[in-house]
Amino acid sequence: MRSSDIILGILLEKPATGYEIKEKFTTSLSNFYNASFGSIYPILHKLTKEEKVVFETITQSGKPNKKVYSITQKGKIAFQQYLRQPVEDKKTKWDFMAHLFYSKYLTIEERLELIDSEIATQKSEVQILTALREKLAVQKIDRYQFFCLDLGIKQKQLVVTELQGLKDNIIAEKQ
Amino acid sequence: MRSSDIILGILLEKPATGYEIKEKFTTSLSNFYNASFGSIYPILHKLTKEEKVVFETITQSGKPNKKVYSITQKGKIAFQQYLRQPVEDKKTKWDFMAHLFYSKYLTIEERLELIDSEIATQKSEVQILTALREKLAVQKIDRYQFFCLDLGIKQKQLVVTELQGLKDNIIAEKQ
DNA sequence: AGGTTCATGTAACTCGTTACATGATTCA
DNA sequence: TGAATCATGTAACGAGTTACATGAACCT
Repeated sequence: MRSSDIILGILLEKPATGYEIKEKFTTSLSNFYNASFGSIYPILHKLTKEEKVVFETITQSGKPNKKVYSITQKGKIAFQQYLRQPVEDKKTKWDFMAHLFYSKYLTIEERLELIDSEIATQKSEVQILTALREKLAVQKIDRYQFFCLDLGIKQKQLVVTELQGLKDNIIAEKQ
Repeated sequence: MRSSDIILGILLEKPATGYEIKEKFTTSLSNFYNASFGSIYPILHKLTKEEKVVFETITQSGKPNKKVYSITQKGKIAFQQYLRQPVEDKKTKWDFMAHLFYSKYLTIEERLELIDSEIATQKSEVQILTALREKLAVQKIDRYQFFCLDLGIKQKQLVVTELQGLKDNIIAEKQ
């Protein structure tokens, strides 16, 4: 899986601008993929050259012009090929966990601050995803996408619960 | 967080060879980080040049010689610095989720096969981590590392449960 | 006979991030 | 006044992967 595969998937659903694609990465897809503008725009150029997408320039007043990209037949075939490829291993870089794993080298205060801050982060992400869920539930979003969103929320809630338990234990012991 | 930070963390616990470090990445740390031999060995060379680690060559008969790396004072300071740095965002590349997210473009059979295969993968990982948990519980592994391991297991179990639910729904609807 | 474990290493490559540039509008 | 939103783009850089090389012992 490369970013280009995921971008083709996004465009298969609906034409979009680079900016809108980035938004997807930070919301509905955030649970399993992410990409920055610095990779999105060059990929869009590359996909255009490969004739997997085409774009239409929309002139806007007050805002910068935008390019709305659509997937072509060639792009659809490429995406189908991706979907049939063997599933790659999950790759995670979770800095918080690394910190927590070695948190015996921190003071209690630092450790509690670390945990609290992560609880806040996860809670806020749960809120954002839950709001998105409500919004998408109204529209008829397809079931598998809904499942992915839901699983993301549940995973984050699990982390919150577990971290809160850990925190309580640490505080209880402290006294 | 770079691989070099995590490697210093590993060596802070106990001297190890590159091969043993890789093993950690595929077991106890697999929940939050991973690295290949192609990055581990060059990093070990770089850390040696920076005097953050030193190594001792162990001559072995029957097996290739090995280099046992230990962390130095300089390395310890570098790791403490890492630990105090602000926590970076979690980054995930989860190919299975991408496949599932767009699985409406698959046939039911392909979809069920996709889900089944992921259930099997996750279950096998739960087993490996559970076995590791038992093993480490006997030794006195520290509490935060234990928490991280446990959370990893719980997260995987959640995925298994949810996927099994999804699968059952799909099968029920099919008939 | 062939796969797995132990064990280290390098080179080519791909991918993606960070940081920058540009610039108008809207909101607080 | 300054931050956020909308909107696209590039260049330098860094990190890490894949694929290869080497090679003995042990297990099935």
